[in-house]
Amino acid sequence: MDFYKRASFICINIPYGRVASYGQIARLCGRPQNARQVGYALKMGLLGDVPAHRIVNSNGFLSGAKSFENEYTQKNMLYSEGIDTDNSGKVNLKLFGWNVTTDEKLYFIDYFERNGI
DNA sequence: ATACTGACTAATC
DNA sequence: TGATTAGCCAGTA
Repeated sequence: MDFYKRASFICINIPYGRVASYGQIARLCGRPQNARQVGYALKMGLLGDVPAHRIVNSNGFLSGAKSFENEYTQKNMLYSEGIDTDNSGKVNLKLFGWNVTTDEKLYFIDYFERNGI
């Protein structure tokens, strides 16, 4: 399986106004242990053109790494699509977390199978 | 081959 | 609750 191609496809499908966690993406790729690799791939730009600002950690905290222009870039991008962050710079996952339906999961798996990735 | 490193996480205290 | 910790694994040197 090509983990990064899978991750890329998942990221592209994160809906506008929603956030996903690294672990969540790894799980959807069929590799629940690879959360760190999702972060690595984003940092290195291995996923191509994906909405990286919609990816946060399992607590809802934004990336602390300086892959964005400045420390407010990601926060501003999220705010511009209606995603608020609290005073500690954390996203409320209950409100803005991406809730993936069973059908979507099946669709992703099928997509991977059909495209051999 | 060995030893870190890190956009991580779940468990534990 | 919040903080620490052990486990994780592809990359890199």
